[in-house]
Amino acid sequence: MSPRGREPLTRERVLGAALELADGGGFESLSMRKVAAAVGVEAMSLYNHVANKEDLLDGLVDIVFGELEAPEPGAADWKDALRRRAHSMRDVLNRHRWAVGLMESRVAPGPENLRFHNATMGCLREAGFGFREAVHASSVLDAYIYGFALQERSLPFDTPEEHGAVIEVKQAAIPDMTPFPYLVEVMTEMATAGYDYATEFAFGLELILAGLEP
Amino acid sequence: MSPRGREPLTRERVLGAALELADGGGFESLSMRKVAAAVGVEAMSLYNHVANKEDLLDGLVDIVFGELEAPEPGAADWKDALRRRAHSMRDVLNRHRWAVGLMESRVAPGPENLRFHNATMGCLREAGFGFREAVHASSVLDAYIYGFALQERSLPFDTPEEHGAVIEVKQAAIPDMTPFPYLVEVMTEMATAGYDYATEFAFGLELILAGLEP
DNA sequence: ACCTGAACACCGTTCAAGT
DNA sequence: ACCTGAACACCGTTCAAGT
Repeated sequence: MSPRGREPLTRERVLGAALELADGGGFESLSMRKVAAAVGVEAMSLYNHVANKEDLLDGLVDIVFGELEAPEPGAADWKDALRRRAHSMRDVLNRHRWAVGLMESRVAPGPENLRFHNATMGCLREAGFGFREAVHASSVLDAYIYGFALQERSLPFDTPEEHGAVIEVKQAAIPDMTPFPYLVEVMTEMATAGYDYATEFAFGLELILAGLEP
Repeated sequence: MSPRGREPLTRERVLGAALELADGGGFESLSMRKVAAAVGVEAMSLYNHVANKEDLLDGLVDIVFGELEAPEPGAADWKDALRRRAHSMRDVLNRHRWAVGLMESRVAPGPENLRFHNATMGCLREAGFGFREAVHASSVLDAYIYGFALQERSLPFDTPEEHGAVIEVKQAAIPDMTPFPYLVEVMTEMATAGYDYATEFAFGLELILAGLEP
């Protein structure tokens, strides 16, 4: 029995604690020692359930893939299915900002990763896209979605008002903006009207979806 | 005089050594101690020329922004200017793969960063885009470019042949692919025909450019 | 003014030792 | 079978001390 009669440590409990740490304190606060402390154990005990930190990250990333809404097989409206998929990805990547740079770079894709990408390719192929066309379509969609999430990630607040305040601080830190008139325009406009990420995301997504056809 | 009659240490020399380290050994090999060793000094000496590691990264990122080809003021063909800008960004981000996750998230934008974004907004505004339209356009373009670079970054090789070989290894590592028929199609096709990132990038870029109009 | 040694509070990971 | 203490080779950064 574990110390203090705790339930036994499992890979799932380790991943769960790690996910909570990453979502809460950010990726840099995700250390083996802190994960261990969160499950009430010494750091070295984690290696009984996880090969190393890379393996832990693989597990975390696949949990995130599991939260994504994959297109249903045989969806009636493929464009709507891809639209819902894209919005789901933005939502999930905003919940797990630390994951943005990791999702695409896993060398060992997990089962949820495979499921998700298989469903995406299936949606496109069934909609009548040729093989190369389907690759093109999913490539441009995912590049846009991940890239948008990357830009959105850096902003540590949610409402347009908060955003405006930060822009003002940023602007004040720059000595002389006169050589950059178009940036002045952007910053003053952002500071007053704010910046709506949801609208912005939808604009680019619809532009891309409009350009895709089997 | 510095030890062994070396030229004096400057911020530029520190940034130059750091850039070389990051480009060579990858971002994780970029430590204050290794940068210091590269310029023949102890780690603590760097703090005379750089506030901290964050400041060093700010400096590196702005060097990368300086390598980007910004649209010329008064460009005759705005679409071609943005096309050249996009390809330049892909080239530079491939030379400095470590920079992909950092470019968009700098809290303190450097002068080259300002120059580049001002030129981009200027190109769009002069082409007749309204303010919000210009923001939409640069947002979708940059999200796509950064996202594409993010996906391209993970592949540590350049030719389609090498890529095919890695796909085969990846495929062999997965136990049972029968639940994922569309992925099997992707992987066999990739393993035989390879994957041309330049063509793929151009497809998405042209799709987006075609959808943009003032 | 710039460089350094020693120190602090951290990392991931290994390994022999415990139960 | 699982957990641990001690250890190793690293981090970024501070600070008092050197020149």
